[in-house]
Amino acid sequence: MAAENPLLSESLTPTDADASSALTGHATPSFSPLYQQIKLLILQSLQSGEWKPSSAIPSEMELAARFKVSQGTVRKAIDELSADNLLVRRQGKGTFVATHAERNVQYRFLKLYPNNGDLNSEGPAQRRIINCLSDTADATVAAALALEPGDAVLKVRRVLSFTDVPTILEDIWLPGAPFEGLTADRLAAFNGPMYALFETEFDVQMVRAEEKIRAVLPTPDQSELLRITTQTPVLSVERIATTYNDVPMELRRGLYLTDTHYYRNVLN
Amino acid sequence: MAAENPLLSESLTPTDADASSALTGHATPSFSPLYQQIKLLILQSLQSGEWKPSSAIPSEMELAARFKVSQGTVRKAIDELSADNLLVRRQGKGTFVATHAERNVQYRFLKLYPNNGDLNSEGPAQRRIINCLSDTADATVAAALALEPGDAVLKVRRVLSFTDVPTILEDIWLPGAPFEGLTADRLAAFNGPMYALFETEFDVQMVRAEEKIRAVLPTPDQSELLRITTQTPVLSVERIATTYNDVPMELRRGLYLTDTHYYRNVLN
DNA sequence: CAGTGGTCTAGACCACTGG
DNA sequence: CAGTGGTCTAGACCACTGC
Repeated sequence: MAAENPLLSESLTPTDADASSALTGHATPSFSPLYQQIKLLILQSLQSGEWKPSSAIPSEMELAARFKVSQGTVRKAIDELSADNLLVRRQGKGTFVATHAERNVQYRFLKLYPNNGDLNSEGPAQRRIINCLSDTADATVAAALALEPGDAVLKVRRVLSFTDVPTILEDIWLPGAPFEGLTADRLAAFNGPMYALFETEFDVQMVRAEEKIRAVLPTPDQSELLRITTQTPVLSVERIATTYNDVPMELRRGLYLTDTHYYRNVLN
Repeated sequence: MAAENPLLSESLTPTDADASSALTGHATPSFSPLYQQIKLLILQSLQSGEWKPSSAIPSEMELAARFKVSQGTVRKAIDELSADNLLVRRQGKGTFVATHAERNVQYRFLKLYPNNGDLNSEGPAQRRIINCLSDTADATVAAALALEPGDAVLKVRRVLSFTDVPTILEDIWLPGAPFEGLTADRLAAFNGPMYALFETEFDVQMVRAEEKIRAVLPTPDQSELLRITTQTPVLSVERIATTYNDVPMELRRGLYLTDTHYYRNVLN
């Protein structure tokens, strides 16, 4: 299945003389431009694993031929996908599937910067896995991960340090099924961002995330791992990360120490 | 001055047969597409006040004629400007200069949401001006606002409450010159976002901002205004807001109470 | 209905990458 | 050099708004 034809259902293409304008008369959906449909088709190929992270997708000309549209229409579809960081264009080389494994964009989702603002001034983070346990989802976790309460989940706890100073404590919940086989050892053995491991070992690509940020005091066990007192305020960063169809695949509660670092955000 | 010709210096247009390719041979700047130059021209018109916030700019066809380029080129320029939230397109109506005064997008830069996530569940914020004082910039403020230490600045302190609960305490530094004449009374009299007042009364349009977020404990005077203890952790949000050419026009230090609210951020 | 932004095409040419 | 993405044009037509 899902191999042969990438053709658009003819009744939807807004081109081809007049017959197609039957669409316009429809009820609510009120019109879907061709490039949006192309966008969906490309999305499907990404989701189905036809094109893997960091590999090139077919050229714009090829896609135009495959979908029977002009290059410009494919272009507009790719434009939006690359604005969403699902694809990355490289002039002269091609268009590539975005990844968390690039040397350059490591920690795509981590907005914590050292006080001097220069990420290069500190080496790579040291990752220490505290544990990785099987558990069942309570109501909260189930809701966040779109599971049923009682479903299997994995709980990971780890500490990130910069120049040997513990700075981030994270509790991570993952749905059990897609991540079956994940262990503390595999996590510890992998050298690179966790999301890169998810991509290569579990075919899970984190595409978007939403964070809720608060200021809190750490609990005793948390303060111990971060080597601070329970009176030291820390950032609580609760993240829900989703894969292609806004399907949640991770709930993460991070505590960030913000005396040597800050959380950076740009508004416009 | 700056009235007549919106023509592009001919030596830069990549069109017009071959003569123009003299550009290519240049040193570093390495090529600037036409639509980028159009973008700059539009930016200049915005900056110069030719087009005011919330008013319509000329139609794409008009701009194409004015700049002697095709509609598509103008379109691409406007595309980017509206992606940056400098312009807003409305199909069938026109393209408008973005504003902070819209009923809909009030608090464009405020990322604080009530715990239930629904902005409509709480009424509009109550704004209380504590004071508005003339002062001179110290080293830190001067650096943030691109002034010289000792230059005149205005210091505003205010509290925002939601359903009568003080939730945000803000200290705001403004450069003295552009905001000359701003008083506590005028601030208190204005009903709407502060940035809307800046637009209409001082011709200052905040276009972009960068925030550094930390968790801190309030000082005694801060805790009093927020009606909390000095042991209650709060979000410290330090914002630098800029106008059109990345010129900083405001330094703002906010303290956000995050028991009933959270700071929301989307990553992708 | 006229005017605006939005879509789509076809074709030409340019800039960048790598063999 | 061939192949890729990037720019630009000219023209047709569509969807939406408001008079």
